[in-house]
Amino acid sequence: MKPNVIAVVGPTASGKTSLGAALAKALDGEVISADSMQLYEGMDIATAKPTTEETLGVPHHLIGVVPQSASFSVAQYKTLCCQTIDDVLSRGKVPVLVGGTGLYLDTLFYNTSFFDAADTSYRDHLTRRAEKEGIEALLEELKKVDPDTAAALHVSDRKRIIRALEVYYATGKTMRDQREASHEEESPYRFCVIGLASEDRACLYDRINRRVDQMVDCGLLKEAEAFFHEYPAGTAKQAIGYKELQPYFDGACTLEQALDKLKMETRRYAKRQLTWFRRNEAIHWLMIDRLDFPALMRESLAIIERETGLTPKNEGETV
RNA sequence: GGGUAGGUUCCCGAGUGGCCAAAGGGAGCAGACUGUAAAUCUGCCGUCAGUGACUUCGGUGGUUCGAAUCCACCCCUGCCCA
Repeated sequence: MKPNVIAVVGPTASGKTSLGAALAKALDGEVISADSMQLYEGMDIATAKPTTEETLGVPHHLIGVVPQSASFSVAQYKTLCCQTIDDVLSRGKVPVLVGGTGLYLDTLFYNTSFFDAADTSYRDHLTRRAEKEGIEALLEELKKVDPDTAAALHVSDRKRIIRALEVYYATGKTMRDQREASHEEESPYRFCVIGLASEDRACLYDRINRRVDQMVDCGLLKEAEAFFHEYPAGTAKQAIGYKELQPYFDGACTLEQALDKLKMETRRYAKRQLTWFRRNEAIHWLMIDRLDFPALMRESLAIIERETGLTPKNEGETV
C-alpha cells in the first residue's frame, strides 16, 4: 500500500501555512513546502515564509534552501521534494505538503517527469533568434517539427513556442511525446488534498489586502531595500513584492500607489491559482469564509481520516 | 464675480454630424499552462434576445433625415485673474 501524503493547497493568503502546520502537528507530521518562491533563500516577508511561531515547532522543509543566484527548475523541485517525502516517511512521520504552486504540486500528484530546464543555453539561443527573425519564424519552424503543439499555441505565446522547439531539438521528442513519456509511472504516494478557498471572492481579496499591509508593518520595505542593494534590478527572482515596490524606491510613485499595485498583483495571482486548482477534482475544498479555524481543523482531520485512516496523535491537541 | 480647460461606458482615456455600443489601456470575469511558474499566454467585457433590438457619452431643451459630436440655457470640476 502506498504511503499517505497530505497536501494543503489554495490561493495565496488563504491560510495554508497555519492549517498545514497545525495538521502536521496534530498528525505527528512534518511540513514540506510546495511554494516556488519560498524555496529561495531571503525574501522572507515578501513570500510570507512561516515565522518561528507559525511553525508550531513542527519541522518545515524546502524553505529557503535554494540560493538566489542558482537556476532552478520544476524537475529539480520534484526530485528534491520526493527525497524529502521519503526522508520524512522513513522517520515514521506524515509528510504534509503546503503550498500554492500548481505546477510543482501537479508534478508530484501526477508523477510527471519534466525535461530539465536548468540549462538555459539553447533556450537563450532561441530567444535571440526570436528577437532577430521574429517569433513567427520560430512558430513556422515548430509547425514543421511539431505541428500539434504549433497548432495549439497562440503566436503571442513566445515562451511556449521557444520551449517546444527547445524540447524538440534537445530530446527529439514533440511535446506530446514528451508528455506521454512523462506519465509512464504512477505516483508512489497516495495524496489526500485539502484545498482552501472562499465562497465569496471579495473575502479572499480582503485577506490579501490586509496581509500586504501586515507585511509592510513587519518590515517589507526594509527587506526590499536590502534586496535591491544585493541584487540589482533584473537579477532577482520574479516574486511579487519587490518589483511593485521598485517604482516607489525610484521615486516614480507614492508608497500608496506601489502598495495598491502590489495588492492588485497579488489578487490576480490568487485568481490564477484558483483557476489552476479548480480543474483538480481530487481536491477537497473547504471554505475559509464559512469555517473558522477550529472548524477547518475538524473538517480537515475528518477528511484525512476518511481518506487515509490517519488520526490525530493526541485527542484534544488539535489546535 | 471674470476668464479658461473640461465633464464619455467600473476607472483612465480617444472620439468633434452618419462607418459609434463608441479606439486604446487598466480593472474585473473566465480559461490555458509539462520553462525560471508569485512567471507567461488567450477569450469575454452596456443590456436583452444571440444575422437583431433596446438603453448610454453631466442635465434639459433645440437644430438635423441622423448628434457623444452643432446651438441655447443650466449643474459640476480643474486652472488662472479678482
